Amino acid sequence: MHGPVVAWFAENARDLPWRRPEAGAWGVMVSEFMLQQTPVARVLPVYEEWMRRWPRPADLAAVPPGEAVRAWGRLGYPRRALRLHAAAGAMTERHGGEVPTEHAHLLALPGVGEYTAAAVASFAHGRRQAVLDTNVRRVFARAVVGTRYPPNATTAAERRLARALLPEDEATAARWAAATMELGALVCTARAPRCGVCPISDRCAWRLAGSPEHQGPPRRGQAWAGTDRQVRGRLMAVLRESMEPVRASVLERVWEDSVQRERALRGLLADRLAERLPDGRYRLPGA
DNA sequence: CAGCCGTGGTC
DNA sequence: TGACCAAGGCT
Repeated sequence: MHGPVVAWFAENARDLPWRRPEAGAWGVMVSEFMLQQTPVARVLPVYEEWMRRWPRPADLAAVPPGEAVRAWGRLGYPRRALRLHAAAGAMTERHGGEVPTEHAHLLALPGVGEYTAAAVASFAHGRRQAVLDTNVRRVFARAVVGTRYPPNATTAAERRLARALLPEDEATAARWAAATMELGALVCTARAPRCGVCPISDRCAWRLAGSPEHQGPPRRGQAWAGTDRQVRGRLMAVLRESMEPVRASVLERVWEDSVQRERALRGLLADRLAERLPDGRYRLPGA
């Protein structure tokens, strides 16, 4: 299936800014952090502004972490901004301000897990790495395994399969990684796959099996309303939008339940997403 | 390792 | 309309 998928990618790949040569490895890394659980459309404007302000890791490392959190805006999971800032610091100190090319070195950076390390090595440096994200896992689950969805958590079997399917040639492997991801993002989508335009629909194991529905336990969605996450989000929105430290009384207005509100605020302080000044006011860290 | 961590668009 | 979903990582 490599031929059809790579050929499809050559014709249908989106022209995304982090895929252009001028993005560099740093641009690829920034995009990968932002794209962790956040759709492309929302990332695009934030990415552009981020790269304009901080074109190299050392530029980001030179500003307080709160500036990164503020620039992160409404992308969600603001701890990613903190980790990207910390990763920039680590690269400035330990890697001469450059994005590492070795998977193991990438993996050692804060906020860089198995997927992101492989993605940066492959997309930024052209390395031969099995890149296993939710898109690729879904494509493999359908095309190879014959199920509608992959397992909830990445399994050893999936890693073996991804390595087995990875082309030997380095450049081809990198294209294959990007192509399978793009196929999952544009065609082999979670809810309504567009099998009519899929380059491998004729050999897709899931289709050949009659497109069976999902078996096993339902995929649990994450609760949101009323959770600490919602409270944290509101608190962070206030801190982000204020260029001055805010008084506690301002934060009190975002949530009725004082017990939950205080717990959420303590959580933000513990996570270093917010800090309390000696005068009792709160702000983004160092900003 | 199951649970936690934001936000907004979609069907 | 609300559940699902979007290029995960960390504990």
